[in-house]
Amino acid sequence: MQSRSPASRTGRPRSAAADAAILAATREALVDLGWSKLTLGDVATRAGVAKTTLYRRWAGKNELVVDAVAELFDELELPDSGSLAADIEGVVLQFAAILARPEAKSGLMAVVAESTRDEALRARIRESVVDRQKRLVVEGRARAQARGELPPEPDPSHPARTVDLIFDVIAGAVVHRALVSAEPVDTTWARSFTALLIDGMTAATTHSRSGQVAQ
Amino acid sequence: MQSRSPASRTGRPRSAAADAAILAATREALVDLGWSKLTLGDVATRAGVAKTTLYRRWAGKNELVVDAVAELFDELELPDSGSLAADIEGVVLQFAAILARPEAKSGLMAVVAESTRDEALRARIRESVVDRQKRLVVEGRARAQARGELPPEPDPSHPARTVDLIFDVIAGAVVHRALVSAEPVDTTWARSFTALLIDGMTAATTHSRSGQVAQ
Amino acid sequence: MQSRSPASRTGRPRSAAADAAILAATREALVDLGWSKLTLGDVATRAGVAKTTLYRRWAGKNELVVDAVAELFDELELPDSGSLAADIEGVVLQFAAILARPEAKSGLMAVVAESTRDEALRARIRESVVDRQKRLVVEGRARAQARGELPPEPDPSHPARTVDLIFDVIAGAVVHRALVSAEPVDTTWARSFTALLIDGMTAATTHSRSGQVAQ
Amino acid sequence: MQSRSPASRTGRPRSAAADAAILAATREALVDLGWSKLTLGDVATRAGVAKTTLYRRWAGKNELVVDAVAELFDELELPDSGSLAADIEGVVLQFAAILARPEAKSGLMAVVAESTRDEALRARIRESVVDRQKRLVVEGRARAQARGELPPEPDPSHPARTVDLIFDVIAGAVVHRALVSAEPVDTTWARSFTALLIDGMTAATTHSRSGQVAQ
DNA sequence: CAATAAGCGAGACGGTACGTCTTGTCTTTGG
DNA sequence: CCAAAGACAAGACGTACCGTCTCGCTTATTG
Repeated sequence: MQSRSPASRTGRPRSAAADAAILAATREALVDLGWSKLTLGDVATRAGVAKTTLYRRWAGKNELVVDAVAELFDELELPDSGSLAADIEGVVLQFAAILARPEAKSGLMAVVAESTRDEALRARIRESVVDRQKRLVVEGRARAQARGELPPEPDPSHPARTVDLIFDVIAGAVVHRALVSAEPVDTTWARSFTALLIDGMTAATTHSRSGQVAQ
Repeated sequence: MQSRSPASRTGRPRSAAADAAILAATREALVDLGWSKLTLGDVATRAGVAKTTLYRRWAGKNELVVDAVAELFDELELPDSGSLAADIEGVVLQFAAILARPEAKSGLMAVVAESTRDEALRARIRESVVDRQKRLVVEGRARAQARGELPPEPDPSHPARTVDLIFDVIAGAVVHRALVSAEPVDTTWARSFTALLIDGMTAATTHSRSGQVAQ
Repeated sequence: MQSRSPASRTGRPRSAAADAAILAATREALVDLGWSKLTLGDVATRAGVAKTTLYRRWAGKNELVVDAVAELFDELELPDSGSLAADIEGVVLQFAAILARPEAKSGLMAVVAESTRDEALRARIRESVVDRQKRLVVEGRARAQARGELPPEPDPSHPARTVDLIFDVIAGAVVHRALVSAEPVDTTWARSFTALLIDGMTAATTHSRSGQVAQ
Repeated sequence: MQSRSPASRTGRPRSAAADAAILAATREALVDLGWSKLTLGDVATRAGVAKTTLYRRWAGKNELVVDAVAELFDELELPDSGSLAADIEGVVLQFAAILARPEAKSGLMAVVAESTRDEALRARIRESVVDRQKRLVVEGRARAQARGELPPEPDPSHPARTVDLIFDVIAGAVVHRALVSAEPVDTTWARSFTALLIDGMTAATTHSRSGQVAQ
């Protein structure tokens, strides 16, 4: 999570309890104050920890918030629901459930904004948040292929089936609906979105750039 | 833009030049410093204006940045390219072009993050940014209907064709690709995404929740 | 006292009341806490002033304490008591009265200690404290010469009568008695000391380096 | 030096070398940083010792500095120079030589300042510094009496001859000259001062409080 | 054309948070 | 039991911004 001393045998070891307390306090502060009013001093106080302890382990507010929010994504799981549509719906709703929590709302977009100017931060986010989401899409795709719902080999003439693209569409749409449009991501919406996506993924033809689309 | 005193007849009028200078200085500071290190004092200095002048016109950093970034979206235009696919591609690429600019990257996501805790800010963003984007989607849909590419009436059995859904998918996917995945939104990607979306929009059937999808 | 902006016509002028409140708060804190536990944050709080206001006017703790203690020396006055002996006694007792106050005890020696490594601080102390003491010695000498108690011209063969030497002896002895020996500088001690000093100043002869002392 | 466990038979004995290293490191730090910037952590590092070791042996910065500076006074010695004047001069110059060293300058006045609020510290200073200086004055007086330069019995009608008074005058004048006036205590000054003092000590008469002194 | 009213620059103000440093204690490994 | 290493809670440091305020001055409109 934070930088691990490779081999420091001597000296008092870092308190493991402090880590958990700090991350929990960070989420609590995110709920109460939001990202911009969250202060490390306040987090330290809430965690019953000295500010120095906090700075010893995290480089700053951004890194701390990423780790605190990342723990929310530990619970992401892809239950085998028997069909691609149900799997996608499940992923959408699970992701939405996390985004609905105020600590995620406040924190996640803010660190993404910060990451536009900090490559290391982006890597940290990718590693501890994005890739965990993406794993679900990859798994879901594999299951659909096993079931025969999707062709086993990625069709080079059909780039619409790329995992990267599908993932950006799913994650982007859910985030935009939840945070920008500020409308609920409920079962109804999830079903509509899933229908749109599956139709897009499974359509038979690739389109020429300016051709007529549907007849 | 900012709140206008409804009837202030007497006294010295506010300098119009100051407004422009401040917004330009804000974008410059966003490029140089990013949202989190941008300070109103620095913006005032860059604009050659007193801090008081700035606070007289904007309530705070968030409102200022929204207005500064909003001006970037003035240039959004939907050229009539003759097909739905080309229109969508155009929208995607125009939106991506704005997002590629550092002042938009830094500022936009940050104010969206802030807006999760500030309803007035969200309204301001919607009004001056989101609705301007959405207008393109609405227009594009109208043109497609006029051309016969899409059915004229929104099909209640086909919610996938809702403007709101389509807009969240387009805007969300572009933002996610650009800022989270940090991959370029170029013509290739835009074409793949457009194909996926059009297939989803024009598919003949609505899917039952757990049915087999494609055969 | 602190650095005076030579000519700043514009901007809000500095509060004169703040200066007085800060210096009074500093003396209060010196009494309560002593020099080493005095913090500028605490002084600011006591004065009902922001820390920034304090740092805007003084470079640090040392400069602030010098100014705060210096005000105690404003009351130094040499009443014309009619004889050299009485004048010296008066100076000794006045100086001792100031040194007896805990804010002087705590602060004065500490800044002198600091001044051993800070030439600017030493100059500030000399200007606002030492020279005000010295003035009394100079005046007392002038009066004694006017009365005929001391020869009018400084005797080059009698360097013992130098003002600098006399001043170091008076000030040094009083400080040492009060702070190092920690014994009271009362009338009895002042009288003994005065006798010793006047005898030294008015003795007829200068001594050769290794000769018998008095004959 | 520091408190010695009266009978600690068991366990690893304390390193005697550590004590010397710590005191030397303290003096080195005093030279480099002065009293106010000297930190115990830095001293420990310079001495190649753990902070714990330091705190185990000294109660704090003040006590440590007193011990470190006190060692400088070990070298004080009164060579029998054959006359009272030469003895006094010798004492003055020896004391001045120590005060000229930056580790003494920085440290001594600071701990004296601290001692105004700490009775135990004052006792420690008296014991390890002041009394060692005073011993020289006592010895010098005894020799002068043996030589017949001073009357054998303390004259109750002549309190100017009290050892305490003489000591405060000598030590105070030297310190004031060296640290407050910041002028060199060289042979010239020492000779003038000695002349003044001896004249004061050996004058025949006690003065009535308001009598005419010299004509 | 003078009076009035608001805008404007400059910069001080009371606050708050920053990220670092020091203090004195505690907890580990190892001699 | 002592020593080194270093983590720990506490809290001060001096700086930077915040958003407000008080100045003296400028620029319009209105009487």
